[in-house]
Amino acid sequence: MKITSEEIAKLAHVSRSTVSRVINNYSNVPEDTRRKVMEVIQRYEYEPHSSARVLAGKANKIIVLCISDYNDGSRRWRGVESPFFMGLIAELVSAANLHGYMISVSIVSSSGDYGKLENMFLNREVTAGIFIGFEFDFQMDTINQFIEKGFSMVVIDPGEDMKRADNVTGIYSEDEQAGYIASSYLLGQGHRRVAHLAGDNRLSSRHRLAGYLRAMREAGIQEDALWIRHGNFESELSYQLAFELLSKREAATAIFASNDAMAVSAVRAARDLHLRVPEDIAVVGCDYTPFYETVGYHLTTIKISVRTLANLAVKAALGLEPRRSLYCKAEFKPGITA
Amino acid sequence: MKITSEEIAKLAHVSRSTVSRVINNYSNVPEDTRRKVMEVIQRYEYEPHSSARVLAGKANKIIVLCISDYNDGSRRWRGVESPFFMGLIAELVSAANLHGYMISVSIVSSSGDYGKLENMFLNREVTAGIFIGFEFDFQMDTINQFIEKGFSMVVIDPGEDMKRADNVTGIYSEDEQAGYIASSYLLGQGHRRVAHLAGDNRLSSRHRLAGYLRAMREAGIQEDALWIRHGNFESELSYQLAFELLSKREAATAIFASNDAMAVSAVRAARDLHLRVPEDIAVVGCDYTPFYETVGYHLTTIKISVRTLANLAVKAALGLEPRRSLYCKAEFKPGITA
DNA sequence: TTGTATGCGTTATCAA
DNA sequence: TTGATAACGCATACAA
Repeated sequence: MKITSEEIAKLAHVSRSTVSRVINNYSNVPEDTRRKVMEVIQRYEYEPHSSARVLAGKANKIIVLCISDYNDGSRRWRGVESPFFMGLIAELVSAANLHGYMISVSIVSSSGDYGKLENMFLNREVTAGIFIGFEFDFQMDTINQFIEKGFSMVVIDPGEDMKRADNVTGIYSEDEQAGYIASSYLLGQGHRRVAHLAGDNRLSSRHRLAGYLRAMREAGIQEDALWIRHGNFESELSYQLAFELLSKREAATAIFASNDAMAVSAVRAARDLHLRVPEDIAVVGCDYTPFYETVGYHLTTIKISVRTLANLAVKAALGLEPRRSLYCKAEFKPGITA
Repeated sequence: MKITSEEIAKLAHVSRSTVSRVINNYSNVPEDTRRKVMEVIQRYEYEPHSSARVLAGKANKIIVLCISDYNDGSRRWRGVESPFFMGLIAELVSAANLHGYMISVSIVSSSGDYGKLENMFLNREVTAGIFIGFEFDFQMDTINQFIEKGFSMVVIDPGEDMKRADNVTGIYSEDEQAGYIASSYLLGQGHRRVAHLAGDNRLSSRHRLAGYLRAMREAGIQEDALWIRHGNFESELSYQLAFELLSKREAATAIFASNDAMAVSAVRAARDLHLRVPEDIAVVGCDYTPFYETVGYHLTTIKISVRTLANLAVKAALGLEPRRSLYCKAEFKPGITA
């Protein structure tokens, strides 16, 4: 069926052990022998049987991507359906490929899923795990238990109470910075009445708001002159909030929205009110979701590079990145809406 | 570390073989023994070591999703970046989960990747493969070679020259039907001047066009009264085509666009020309991309259920679906644009 | 520097 | 119906 190390050994006139040593780059094999063996390996396109390797104690070259998916009646978050996830997974797969690893995807909702996951780690079926969508307390509990067991983990956007340990890396976005950059830009353009469409209660949202507040404070804008509307990261509500905001007599002249979906909705509301963008009302989004370019214009936004994030995540998962807290950079991305 | 079948055997006062028989649901074990063993298994949450199983001859419960990614200078298709893929993978992961399988993602671009893939099949690391984005001749060659080797495969939207065999299932969309439904609907609404914004040269696009032509023919519309514009599946060009189409003096009163991105662009062009949708111009899309609902209205479109497609793909991959050619249903989905 | 022997946890074959 | 035993393909401790 497939050539084994045994046969390679025979063909190269050495023992299986030597073949193994060559494959695993051991130092105690002379250059001559190594070359001789490598030649046979390449000629026969030999690749070790991964299950056999794992069984014999090596780790499998697979990173498992765990996506939380809960539904407790009131709250429901299908990670697999979020556009953010969909972009991320593509980048993770590419990043892992670069290091010769594959990404396996696992949806975890029930506690039984946690058990399966634990098994995969214990069986060395996977080298590491990247967790996404785990931020609520009841989820962080399990995450923390995993951390204590010493599994190599990367948690993207974790809850605040995540345990610190050598085997876990938390990845955050520079959200406060993003909010600050966006708001500062608008202030720098001469705007005074800058509104903020805030997202939901998640950390990223709260931090973006904090950045907005800092920028406003530094610009000497009075507390009571702030325009903040709390919504969520979706379009429908954002449209309503923006519409209502812009319908006022003394309306804002600029809006910083907590993500691109909200920004696009704000632009739509503005147009429906016959306001020109950016002349009458400037809009800056956040995240940079390339998909929104299909709406027909380039949104001015703050780009948080999913590619960078994915690369950092993979490196951290493989232990190639010493930092245990990573902050994904936020950069201004020019467009035509501000 | 982890409990093994050996220890389970001891605790249940049987031999490893019997534990194995219970785990694998062999018939030759009496109900009493089975219950006794199962009890221990459940109490200790025993799960067989997957690598050991694979090494001993069983197949791993993993389906590999192979996404083509080529870049030959002139043509470039990064499957991982297409929105269609991103939606599909989410559904595939869910569908596979239902059967207790995991999805591993592999990007295949170089010929070395094919070698790795072959190894995975040979090593029983994966049970089956689902291939997406392989449609050009030079790719189908390799696909056909894989088919000949007997690997269990599902190819989504394959090229026409795919080999027929018992171990492969081709999945197609009812594209001709989709085009027919959309166009018939518009004709049924009384429209006579129905235009079609065609996609690129891909099969799906060509079949949708064919459906449009059939509907028009059946309605007795003259050949020379057809309005067809050839574009691609993206928004920029579609906007231009629609704009130019609708600027004419005797313009079309309805448009069937080959996908939702194009339809949304057409709506935008109409609005920029101060035409009311659907009063002045009706628009029907195709595919149903939920993401587009964030633009603020529900597009009238033809829904091709990615979920159904994913479920069929997984079933076929696992040999639970006898048909070797599957057609993913196209359904009318009402909206406000037609 | 190299080879031999053993173990990894299962499934499958065979004999009882 | 059951249990002993031999694969499966590799890594590694130990011996040479």
